[in-house]
Amino acid sequence: MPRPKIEDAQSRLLQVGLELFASRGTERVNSNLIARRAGLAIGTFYAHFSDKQALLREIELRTLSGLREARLKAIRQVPVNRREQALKTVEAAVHFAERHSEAYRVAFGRERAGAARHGAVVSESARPLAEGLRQLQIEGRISANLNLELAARAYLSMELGTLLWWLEDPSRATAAELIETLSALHPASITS
Amino acid sequence: MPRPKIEDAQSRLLQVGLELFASRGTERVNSNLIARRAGLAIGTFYAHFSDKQALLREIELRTLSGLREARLKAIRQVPVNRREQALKTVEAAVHFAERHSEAYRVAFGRERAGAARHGAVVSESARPLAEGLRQLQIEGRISANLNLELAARAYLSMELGTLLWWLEDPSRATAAELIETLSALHPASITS
Amino acid sequence: MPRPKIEDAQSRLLQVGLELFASRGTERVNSNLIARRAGLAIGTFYAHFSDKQALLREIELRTLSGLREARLKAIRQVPVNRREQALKTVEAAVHFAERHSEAYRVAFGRERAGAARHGAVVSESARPLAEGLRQLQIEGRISANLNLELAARAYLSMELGTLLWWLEDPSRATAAELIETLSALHPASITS
Amino acid sequence: MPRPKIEDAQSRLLQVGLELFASRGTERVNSNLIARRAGLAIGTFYAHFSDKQALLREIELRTLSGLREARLKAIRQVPVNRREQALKTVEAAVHFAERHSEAYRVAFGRERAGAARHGAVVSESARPLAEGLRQLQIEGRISANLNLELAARAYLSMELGTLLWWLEDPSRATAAELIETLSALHPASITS
DNA sequence: AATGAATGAGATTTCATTCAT
DNA sequence: TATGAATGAAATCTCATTCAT
Repeated sequence: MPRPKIEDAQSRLLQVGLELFASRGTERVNSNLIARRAGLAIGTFYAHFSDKQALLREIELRTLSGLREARLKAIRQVPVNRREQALKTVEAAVHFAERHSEAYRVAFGRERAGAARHGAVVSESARPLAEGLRQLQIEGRISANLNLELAARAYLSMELGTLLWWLEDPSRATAAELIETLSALHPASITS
Repeated sequence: MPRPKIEDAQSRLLQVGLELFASRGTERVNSNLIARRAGLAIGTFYAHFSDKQALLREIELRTLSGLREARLKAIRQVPVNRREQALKTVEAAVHFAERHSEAYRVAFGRERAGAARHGAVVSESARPLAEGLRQLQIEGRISANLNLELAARAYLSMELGTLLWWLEDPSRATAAELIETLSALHPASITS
Repeated sequence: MPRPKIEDAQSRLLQVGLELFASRGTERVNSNLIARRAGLAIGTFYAHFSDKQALLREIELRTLSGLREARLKAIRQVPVNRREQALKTVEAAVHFAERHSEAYRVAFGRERAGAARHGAVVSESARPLAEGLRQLQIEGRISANLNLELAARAYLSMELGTLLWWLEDPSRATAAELIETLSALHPASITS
Repeated sequence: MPRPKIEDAQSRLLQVGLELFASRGTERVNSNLIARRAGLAIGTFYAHFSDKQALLREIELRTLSGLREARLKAIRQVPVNRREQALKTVEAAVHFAERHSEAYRVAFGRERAGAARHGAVVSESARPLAEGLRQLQIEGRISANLNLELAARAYLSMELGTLLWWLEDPSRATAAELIETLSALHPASITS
């Protein structure tokens, strides 16, 4: 009976949980299964996470912060132009979803819709995006009529929904096609 | 031993199921509760629906067909212009969601995300929308570069996600604002 | 909505019940199914039989009386010789089981073991068989040591068990082989 | 929240299951009752047995192997004579049934008739018995006409049925009477 | 920290039976 | 008699969580 180190146990549970949630959906996975697959006893699961939701929340948190970082990094790489920056975040999001397919689907997709979805991914990114759009509006580079708060949320909803649909079967489109389409529909592109 | 109510047991179950699913979420409702609230015995539930999912499916089906009808009706009212038609369906969808708030959230929102969402609402409407866009593209009224299949799906994802977010708290925006924003971001508006 | 005559409904239920019990076993059949298969409403079932057990009991009763008649007829055909008579009943039982395979299995076999089995088939026939054997014993034609009551019951148990086993798969033996074997082991043959 | 009893949960369940099945019959016992009577929670039942049938199967398996052992032991004690051996197994079976009355009735009797009955007890013992009989036939000590396979099965059916009848009310006969009668009707005794 | 047998609330589902029409 | 929607007791089974070791 090997006794894995703390770090070990925790990250194993996170990893196995991610895989199982991704392949079976949140509903069809129970804590006993996660523990067993991680080579740990169920008691160990509860020594690390207060309950099943906590594990899920942790996955969500990590994924969310990963996505946030990816967006920020993208913005930092094109500091001069607001529109360019906005479109770079589209690229970043698509690549992030592609690289962290399981985590993206588990954290933002499937059963965790509605509240969770907008509450986390959309809400978090909506404000900075809206601010960026305001600058473009001030600069007269996008339509003056656009309700920026709504437009930002609507765009993020689209990005999220489209990426989840894509990840269900990545052969549905190429990353490049997605970037192109999402960019074309991005509020930062609405010049008329 | 109370006997049949005037109303049809099936429609009572459908109605009560809709209310409960809307207020508590699919997970927090069970067949016993639905039956009891409908003033019926649990056995009656199973005499009409093979299980909870079947009732949910029926709600989804009815809502979906309601939405479809609403869109078709909107299109028929403006037969001359493809762009006008497309934008009329936006209006129709917003009004439908507003009028059938519970059904919309139960059938398309919350836990029934990912698969169900795109599988039903988006997938069903994507093809006709894409065809409409193709006409506009042929007429040179929208960008020739747009991947119409993807754009159609992306837009519908946006509409769905935004409406669900709105219905969570209708004070977040007015129907008019939503229509305006969704229309502005609609692929049929992408002229550049 | 045709209204079958009483006789009709009753015999249909009996017939369908027999078929269903035989093919699925008593446990796997419910009264609703029997009624539906008989083309009748469940209420009609209860208009004719007080409950499911009553239907089963009726099948058992009829089968039992059929078997009794077959045995008596066999005995009447060879009035002179007790041993011959006894062996004729073996023949009669095998032929009866063969001809009324379903009824035999439903009434005496499967789940209706122990009590029912000995309570009905064996018990009923044990006494007359024992009396016949007593005559043979008096005539000195079978062993004087044999406990006739027990021997009669034991033989009937054997006949019953063996016929049920045979009917599960009639290719296991021919009727002639069974008659030969059961006759050889019949107490009336124990001369030593 | 009472915790583990000294005794193994599994063996408690087996023991209590045996008692309840014997006194009420398989049908009239459910997993909840078994668990409660064993002083365990229902979850514990399902942690040890996949369902009620699994527990029943385990009882059957153990009883069957007990009976097998008893027969083999009996045979080993009289190595010289095939007929003696055969009759010793009769004795062994009667004593086994007497000593393990509950298990014998649960595993082989009552509702578990037909299939189970022949499938397990009879089928298993039929082959070795038939082989023993063949030796006797070769040695000319029993009738050359006997179909040994059938005779073996028929005898075992008789033994089984008679013992089950006896165990329903042990005052019906003494063990000695049963041994005597079953021996007299045993194929190994058919010399004519 | 780790273990894992045990817990038990609760959800699902079946089906014999009733009774108003 | 016949109907069949409705009943609801009862059985099965799951799984998040606890806790003594």
